[in-house]
Amino acid sequence: MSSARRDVTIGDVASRAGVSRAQTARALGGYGAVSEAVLSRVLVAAEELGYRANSLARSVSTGRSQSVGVVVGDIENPFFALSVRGISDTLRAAGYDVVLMNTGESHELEVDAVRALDGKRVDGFLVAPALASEFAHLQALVDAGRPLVLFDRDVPGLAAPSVVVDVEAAARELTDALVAAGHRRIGFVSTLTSSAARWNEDPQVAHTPVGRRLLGITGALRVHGLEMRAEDVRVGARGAEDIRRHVRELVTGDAPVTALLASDAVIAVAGLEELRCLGLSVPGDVSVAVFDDPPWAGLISPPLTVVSQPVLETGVAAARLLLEAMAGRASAEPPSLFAHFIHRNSIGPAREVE
Amino acid sequence: MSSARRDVTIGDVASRAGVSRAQTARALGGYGAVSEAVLSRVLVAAEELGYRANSLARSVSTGRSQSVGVVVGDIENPFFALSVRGISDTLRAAGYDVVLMNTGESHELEVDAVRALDGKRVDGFLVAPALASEFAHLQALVDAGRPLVLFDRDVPGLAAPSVVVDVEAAARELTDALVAAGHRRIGFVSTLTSSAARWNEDPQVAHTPVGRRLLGITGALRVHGLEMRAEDVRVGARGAEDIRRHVRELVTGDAPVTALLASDAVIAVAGLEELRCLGLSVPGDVSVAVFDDPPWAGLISPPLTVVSQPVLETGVAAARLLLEAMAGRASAEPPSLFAHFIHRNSIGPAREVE
DNA sequence: CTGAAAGCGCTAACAC
DNA sequence: GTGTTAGCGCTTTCAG
Repeated sequence: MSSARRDVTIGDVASRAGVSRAQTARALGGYGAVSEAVLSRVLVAAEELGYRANSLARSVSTGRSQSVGVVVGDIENPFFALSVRGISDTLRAAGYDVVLMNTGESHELEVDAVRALDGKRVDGFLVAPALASEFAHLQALVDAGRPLVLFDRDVPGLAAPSVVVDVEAAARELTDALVAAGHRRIGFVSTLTSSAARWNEDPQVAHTPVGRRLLGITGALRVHGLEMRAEDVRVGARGAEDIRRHVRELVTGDAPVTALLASDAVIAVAGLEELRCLGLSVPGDVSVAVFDDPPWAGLISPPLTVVSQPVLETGVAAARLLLEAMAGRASAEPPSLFAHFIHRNSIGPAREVE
Repeated sequence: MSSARRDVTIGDVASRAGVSRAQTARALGGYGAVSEAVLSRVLVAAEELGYRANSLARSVSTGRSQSVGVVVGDIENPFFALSVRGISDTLRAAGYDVVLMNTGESHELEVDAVRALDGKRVDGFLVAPALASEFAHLQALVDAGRPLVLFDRDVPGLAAPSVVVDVEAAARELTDALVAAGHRRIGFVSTLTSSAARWNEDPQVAHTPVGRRLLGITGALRVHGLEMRAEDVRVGARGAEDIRRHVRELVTGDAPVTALLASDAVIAVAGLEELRCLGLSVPGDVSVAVFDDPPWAGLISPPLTVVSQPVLETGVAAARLLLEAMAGRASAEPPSLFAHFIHRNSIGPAREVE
């Protein structure tokens, strides 16, 4: 019982309008059959009383909440921000609201988030899982028949559609360009702590976004008879400081890499800052490329060579897929989204290896 | 009535555990007094039945939803993305979820969003209003006693606390630097369509973020006996193309500006792109400064001179204030947040005026 | 078209 | 501690 005075209820409006509650509900809710006369009387009464519909009560009754839960690792990351924009706009147009959960890439928080959303009886879930290896919480959703669509990240073994960008071809192009420029040692840095930590021995790697990038890179390298060294793949960098440390180690070790690949824009920013602090020039001392094409990529010096991904489209596609699933329609296959390689100027000839 | 089989309810758990519904609810809800014996029996039964709490039903009963509505103009804008991160993290720590509404800076959508959130009975509202002039929807919230905190933007005449950054001092510093470098004609571009459109005659201007920026700038100019020309203030640019057009007009007219001020990072990116297309160098041909300090600002060429704002802090402060308001405590004054001027290298001597 | 009555799942008095 | 009994506000048969 709240301390404030009771809400104006449908019953209040009903008696004021001199109509039954059922009929009032129909008028206000816009369902069922209502005569013009009753409709206007109810509307007037509602207006006079300052009636505000309570969609919570409606949801308890109908079992649908007209809202979907969206869980992302980091809303601050431009990738997620833009995805969420696509998701939000698409969903709103279809009459759904978005309940946003930011997990900071913590699996525990993700589990909590899903539980909370489920408690709120969201009609569907859109999640970019932090881990590909632990997915009991998602499996539970699928088992319970709750609409679920993954995006940006896939979870092998989970029967839920996923919208991911096919980055392999672009990654190969990028790698080819690197090799052609004489690079033999390439470093890769990513924030994600996924099963990709064991990227070189885990068959599930293809299902993580990091894994897909690596697959494209290593595949292309192999064609040239080259391999990536395990110590040059840094997955699981947490926070700017950690990213910078990884970058520092990669470019200043005994056998430094001559090219640095950033898994996303956040990594790129921190990495470029570190290179600058180290007094290393791009692409003179080290070549750089990023798996994302933020709006400022072409503005920095040198303009960044990137693998550009259709980010907004990812969000839109995921939302559409979820809409289908919520409508009970057999979920169409996720659309094919492709990344593409954009050569700007952050890749140059490999520095001479001693 | 949904087609799916009925949810497992507290009643089901109760009978399975051989306890009353009330006691079961207490055990499951973690309130009231429950004996160890009953607690474990209930927990076991719940587990076996796969019980999932329904917070919607709880909310209908208690009148509180443990969620707050956040409405922003553009989640894709790094400013909002970062604010929302601060908001989300702060609120989650206090047990609240975030229902996010993205309005695309449309007043109509904002009104709808507020209505929808109110229908969902969110416990509080956090909004960055698109317009300072139309606020009936917000006034209604205040009148109804619903906790509301504005952020980034203020609404004169509305009795709701607002978290805005004090940008005036920093704007003055920036302007002084510009004047010292010989600039006499300064252009300003902003996305916002607020009452600031009449910035030079509207006394309410101080309450819009754009207005506050302009106030700092014009105030400092006046000290030097200078004024801003009305046609050099472009508020209301919509979308990248429009922003670029404004910039183009400003720098290529009969009496072109020699310095360009961008109201946020999004404007800056589009503006810099336009300058580049025009073949104009920064700061050689035109000086540039931005009212935000995105992580990449120091990375571009030349490093951007900015007025940096505590963005994350804005979100956190707004969330805290709302938490206070929701707790019924007399809302403490909004904390003072100050922007600061960071001189990097995008400001140079004014180009000779013909 | 309209209304009565029975839910939806949970909480909150109030006795025992 | 525990159970009984009313709600919370809205929807939904089912008659008429």
